[in-house]
Amino acid sequence: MEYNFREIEKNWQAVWKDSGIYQVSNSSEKPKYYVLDMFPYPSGAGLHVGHPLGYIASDIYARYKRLKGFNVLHPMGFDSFGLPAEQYAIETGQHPATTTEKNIATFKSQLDKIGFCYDWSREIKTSDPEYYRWTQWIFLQLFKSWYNHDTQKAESIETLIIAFEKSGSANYLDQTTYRFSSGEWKSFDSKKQQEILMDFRLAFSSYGEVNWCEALGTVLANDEVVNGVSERGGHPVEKKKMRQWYLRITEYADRLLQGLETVQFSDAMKEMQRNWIGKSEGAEMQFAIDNSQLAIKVYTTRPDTIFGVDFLVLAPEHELVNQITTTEQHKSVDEYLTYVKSRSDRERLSEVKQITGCFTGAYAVNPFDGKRIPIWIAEYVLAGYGTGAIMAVPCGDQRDFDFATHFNIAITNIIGNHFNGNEANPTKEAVLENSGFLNGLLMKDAIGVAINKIEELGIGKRKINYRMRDAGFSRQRYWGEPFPIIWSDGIAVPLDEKELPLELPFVEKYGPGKEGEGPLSNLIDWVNMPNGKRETSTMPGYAGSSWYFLRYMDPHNNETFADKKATDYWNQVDVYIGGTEHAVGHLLYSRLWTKVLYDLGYISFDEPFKKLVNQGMITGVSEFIYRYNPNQSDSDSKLMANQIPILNINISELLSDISSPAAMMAIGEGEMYFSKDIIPPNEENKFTPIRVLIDYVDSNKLDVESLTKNNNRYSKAFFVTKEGFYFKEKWYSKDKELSVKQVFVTISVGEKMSKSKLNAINPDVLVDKYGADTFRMYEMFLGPVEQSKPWDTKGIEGVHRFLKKLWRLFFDDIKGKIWTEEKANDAELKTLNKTIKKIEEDTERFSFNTAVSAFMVCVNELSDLKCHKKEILEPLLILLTPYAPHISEELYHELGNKDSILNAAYPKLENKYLIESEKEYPISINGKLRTTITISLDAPQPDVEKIVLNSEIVQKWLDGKSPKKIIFIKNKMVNVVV
RNA sequence: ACCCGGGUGGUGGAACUGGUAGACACGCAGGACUUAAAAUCCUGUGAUCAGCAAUGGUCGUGUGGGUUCAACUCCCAUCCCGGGUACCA
Repeated sequence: MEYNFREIEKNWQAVWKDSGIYQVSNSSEKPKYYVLDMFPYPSGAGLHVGHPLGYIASDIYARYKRLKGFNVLHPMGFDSFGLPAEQYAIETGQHPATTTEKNIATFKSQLDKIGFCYDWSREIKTSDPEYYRWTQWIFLQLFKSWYNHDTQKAESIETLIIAFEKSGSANYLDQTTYRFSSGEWKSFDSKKQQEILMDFRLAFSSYGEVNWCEALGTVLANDEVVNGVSERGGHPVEKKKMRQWYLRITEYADRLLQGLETVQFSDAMKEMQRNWIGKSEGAEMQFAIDNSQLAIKVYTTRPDTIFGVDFLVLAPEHELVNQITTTEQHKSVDEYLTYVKSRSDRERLSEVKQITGCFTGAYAVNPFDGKRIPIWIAEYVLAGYGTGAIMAVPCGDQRDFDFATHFNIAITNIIGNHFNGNEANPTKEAVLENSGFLNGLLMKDAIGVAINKIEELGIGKRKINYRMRDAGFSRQRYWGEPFPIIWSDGIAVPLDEKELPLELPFVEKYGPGKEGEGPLSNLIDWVNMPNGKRETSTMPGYAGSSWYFLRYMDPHNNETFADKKATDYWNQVDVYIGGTEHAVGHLLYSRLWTKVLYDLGYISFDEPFKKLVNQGMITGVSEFIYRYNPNQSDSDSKLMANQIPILNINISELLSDISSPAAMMAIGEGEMYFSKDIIPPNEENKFTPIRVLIDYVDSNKLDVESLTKNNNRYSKAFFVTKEGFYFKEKWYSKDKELSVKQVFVTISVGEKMSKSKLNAINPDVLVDKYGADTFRMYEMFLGPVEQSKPWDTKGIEGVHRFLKKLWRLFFDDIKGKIWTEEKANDAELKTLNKTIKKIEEDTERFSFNTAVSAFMVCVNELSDLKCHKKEILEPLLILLTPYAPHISEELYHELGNKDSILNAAYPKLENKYLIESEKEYPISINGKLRTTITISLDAPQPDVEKIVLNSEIVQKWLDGKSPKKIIFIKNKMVNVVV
């Protein structure tokens, strides 16, 4: 009986499905465990082998925890709102709902073939009204809340209204620019009141500069803009003022930072989030402007360098620029501002090194020594960070130094010989000079002293700044959640929660509306309401994904987003698996939403993910052939009509050798394709690399026959290879039937796998050929889950062989069943227990590649021992279940079990089989291994020394000398030091 | 430029807290079975030197140094690769 994986897998997948064995209950005696994958966006391309990597890892862990006696929640769903579906709709006219549905079906069928243990009864789709109803609901909670600095948490906006009614803005002076008394508040009309409240709401609307992408007709988030162009499509992006929705994530900056201490994310991941939040501590201080009432506020992290300030720089957009510019300087300042405006973000970014700026003519006064300081404007100072103005200290900051040098501004040295006059030195270790009351202090100590003085003089205060901006929350797009908001006379009025979901209306056309508004603005009937107009933008992709892990806990609830009992039971996601690419987007937003829901009392934990595992990317191998075109360069070697091109080295030899008419024809009629290994370096520019579908390449060899058969463009082509030409000394052409079937193609390693790069490997093909169990184990065997690694299909055979070998422990091809009920001996029990220990440890620490190896070792050993005993084989199958569930289930039943192996108990480790009474100790002399001696484990040190010294080999190495000392490390080794 | 990772055979990768480097697998070579192929099994496989052989010596984890009886592992310096951030004051 052979290992018929196709039948086994089909059979058991059906059984599991029919029995609903993967469905989990929200109440159980068992402890809970929540294993979650980052849910996929159902793209049209389907899965490639890179996608399931994380899913397999989480599936193994979920199954393992289940066997270990946990009630495991392991759901799957789809992040089904988003741009690609809409883009596709614009191109083809198909409704995004239709294509999305189709794509989800493809994904699910692909996933099912791999045998995941998802509880599909909990499946969610973010584009499902029953789901986004609660996305909208949470948005309303954000809208109806504010962040109270006193209590350090989100509260209902009602508490703020009460406070305003009672004592005006008095208690919130640090949180608002408004100043009003209780009486004034009450006298404000509701529009004014709402305007003020809007500045507090956690979800708020405001006019702001947004990244506007003309080509996509939409606003993009900062992380959707890369180098000044859109991440998708690479279209140019510019700044535009628009009314937008935002989430006040900046209020949570500190808690998001602190929360990182409580979760198990990789250091790299934490670091990325910290950088994104970008906390910096320093001081804000004012510089009075000479001959004026005005003052400029600057932000600095180095107040200790205050006496080294040689000029101030304002961002060109700074509001005081016009007021302070002197009449003489007006013209040049205007010219500079025009120049800055003319520059796109992209230019500004790509020409970072370029130093530009303009003097305003005005001077500020250093509050400590009264020195007059020129005020400049320059684009290297950003309006959006700090106060949009800096104090420049050229001896300590390289950009300030470059600026000063470029514009011939004299540099004050406050750090003595730490400054060499050629470059700035940003040290904090120097002792200050020329620094008034700070003289003689170490810079890092002077920071605090300076801030105290600044606060004492009332010209500034200690200040913490964050790089992070509030998160843009609206898109001028169709395929997203509509905002449950009606604009009534300039006031944003939320829909009643009972009216949710506000369903996304059907549209005929997906193009943008006027003025950059979204497609929804074209639906006049929908937009116009008795009391105003609906908000026409939709929520961004991350809206639905910011809380989906909560919905899985109680996916069919009609009363609330998830029952408190359910969220209390399942609590945090114990293990969350996904790629690093969501480090600063999704992961930050879902942490924010969780914290807000926690503050408002809806859930009882404030970090969503206890542990995060980032799976590495599986890179593809792209294959190229090279099309030869001698006319491509302007070198002498031009291909004349029927003339052999004059080329050198390999190519010239190759072509000069062509005397056959077929070869001449080849050059005249068809295109020639070469493998890279015969391209001489100096001829490279005459060869154009062309991607070849990976399917046509097997073990570096190109299947020319299939390629030409399926692609018309190659019908008259000729393929030339090093092997073909040099080894066989012949020139091959397809027409002359001297064709080589194999052409070597070059490999470009380490490209991301994608359909467009023609290097994607479809898991379906592999599952069909080797089975899901082989596929699962091979993906794990490739290397550590967290590491990026290249895909190589060849190695899969090894894992497949392993499963066949395992099968043969149970069945013989001829004899059939060969497993027995015999009692196991010590050697067999030792192998088993060694494996239990190893598999358990490895699975626990997500080291699945070494676990797979351990299985292989175990089966090899059992084969060698000719062990076919049920006592050994059954526990082995249970260990294997998480990795290869189908074959385990099949064999488990063959052993006579009625219940599913999924309900089996994890085998217990019996340590006594691992403890030995004797051990072969490695003996090294001066650290070099020389021999091994068997020593009883309970032998005391003096005995060991005696045994070792009596050994002939040791005697030989000692050569009469007596050892200085003998180091004996129990269970490890003995080292003799001479 | 800054901040994180990481450099181990022909290849993917093992070696968890310093203790026999190269597990396991691919590939390759040789062999067995077979009319043949597939499948399966066995042997060898870091480099180098000595030996008919069993075997033994030396070198070997990017490079140079250090700590230690003992270093892929710890410390210092340096080079290279991958990821992230980027005029953030």
